[in-house]
Amino acid sequence: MAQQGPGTKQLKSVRTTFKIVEYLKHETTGSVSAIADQLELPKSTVHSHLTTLNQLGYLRNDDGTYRLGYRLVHLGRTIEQSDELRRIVAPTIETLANETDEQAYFAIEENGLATNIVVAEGTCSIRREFLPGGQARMTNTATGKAILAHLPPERIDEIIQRWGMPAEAPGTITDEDELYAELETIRADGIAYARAESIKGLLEIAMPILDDDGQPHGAVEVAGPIKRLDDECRERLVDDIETAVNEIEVNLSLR
Amino acid sequence: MAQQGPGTKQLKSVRTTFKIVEYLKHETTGSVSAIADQLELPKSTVHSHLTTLNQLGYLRNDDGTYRLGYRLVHLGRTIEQSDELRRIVAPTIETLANETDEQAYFAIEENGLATNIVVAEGTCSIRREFLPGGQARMTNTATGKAILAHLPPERIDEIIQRWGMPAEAPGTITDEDELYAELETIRADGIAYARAESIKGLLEIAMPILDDDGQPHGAVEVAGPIKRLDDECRERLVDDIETAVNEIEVNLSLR
DNA sequence: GACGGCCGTCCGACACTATCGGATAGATTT
DNA sequence: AAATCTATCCGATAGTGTCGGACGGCCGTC
Repeated sequence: MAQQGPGTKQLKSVRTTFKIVEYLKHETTGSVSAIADQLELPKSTVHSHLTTLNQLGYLRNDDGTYRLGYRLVHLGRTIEQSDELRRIVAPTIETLANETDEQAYFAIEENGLATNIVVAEGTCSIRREFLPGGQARMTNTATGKAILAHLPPERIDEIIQRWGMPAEAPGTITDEDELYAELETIRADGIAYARAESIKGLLEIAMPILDDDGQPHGAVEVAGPIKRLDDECRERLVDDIETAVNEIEVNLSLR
Repeated sequence: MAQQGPGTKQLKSVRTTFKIVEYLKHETTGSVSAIADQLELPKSTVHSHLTTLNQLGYLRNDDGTYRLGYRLVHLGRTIEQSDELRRIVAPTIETLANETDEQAYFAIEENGLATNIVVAEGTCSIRREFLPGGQARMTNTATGKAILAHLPPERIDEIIQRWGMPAEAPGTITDEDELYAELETIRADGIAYARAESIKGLLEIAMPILDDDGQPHGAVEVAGPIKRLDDECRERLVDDIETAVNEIEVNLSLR
């Protein structure tokens, strides 16, 4: 069952290749020297990795300046398109965003992180900071906590141990016992809130999607500025979320 | 300048890792044994690559069955979003698709391949087979030929040598001299056609976007069934494309 | 209920190969 | 014109990826 046994150190060269890829992801562009400097790797090592990635077609090399190419875009889009759950859920999330005029998300647990597989937003929310595939800790997001609450206890513990609970915003829960108490509440209420726990000023409201055995498929979320989501309109939001959850449950059982 | 000197064989382990990734891209899902069989690699080798990729968070492992995860989706989306050219061009291509009610594309040359960086379609075209990042040969697509025609001669030759000109559809040009003649025509007319050259029954019409030095940034294309794009409406299509090209040229010089 | 096949995982030895420092050539700047 | 930056290439070493085999769990069959 548990397979992260003794051999944790594996394939160092693959690891450094992806360190370079992640560097280019964040910096958009980079030269051999710049990457070698930042990653504290020998220039020649970086060079051989870059030329290999270039030969494989994943990079563009404009005169010494490398950037990630569209081959990786196609890879990501293909993954996205072949995900059946996403296809089923997406329309509902989009109407939810339009109904509420706020950002709406559908997230799943992947590698112990809350991972947005659908992101949508209404007309009045301007920012589109979050991309599909964006990941955050399970412990400080509403979707994460909604899913976490319905996972087997040993899994919950494993995830917490792996990713920790550092403070990221004013409201972040950093105490383990406090989190467990909140998860209990979430199980009882069937709804999860996150008040400025990952991002200052952001209120998130989420409900899980469970299968027949009570295992979570994912969670539906609506998020917006705390100021805008005041108490009286919050009831309406919860209602809209419940409608979306219901719709998704039906569509999942129809497949 | 040319840097694919003697050391062409590099970083074999990185290469096999991406062979596995590409396998999962096309097959969606796979087990250790299945991948090892198909790729003719030892099981233990595949296993170590998969566990490494899993540790890095790029994979999902559902009880022995691996699939690519949303971390790669996020990578692709980030690349897409950080591409300034795409951001500038996208709105124009979308209105072009709506105006013409056909599929519209913007493609660039990347690693010697015509690479779609924007894909859009009108209301009446149903299929959305093509994803952003999709790549095709420069020699049998309208965008590819439109770009190719304005590249330096030595580059043209290099690309042809690298990717060849195999027959892929009834109309594919497989003769090198014939291609060079057509590129001459394209340079003279400023417009490129592809009649069932990559896909049977598909007509593509494309025009290049050139910078002040005459170097191609990319190309705008409209494509649809040959039957529907008959001669009388073709003039209207060309007109719409010219409008789009003009708009893009203005937006590029404004940046 | 026991057996046989198949699977994923793990181990260990060897050959290979990724790594790393240094050297070279070109470009750009002072 | 010299100096400093760059990317690229080379060669030797040690580390490491590869590969065959073995273990144990799972499932279907006999």
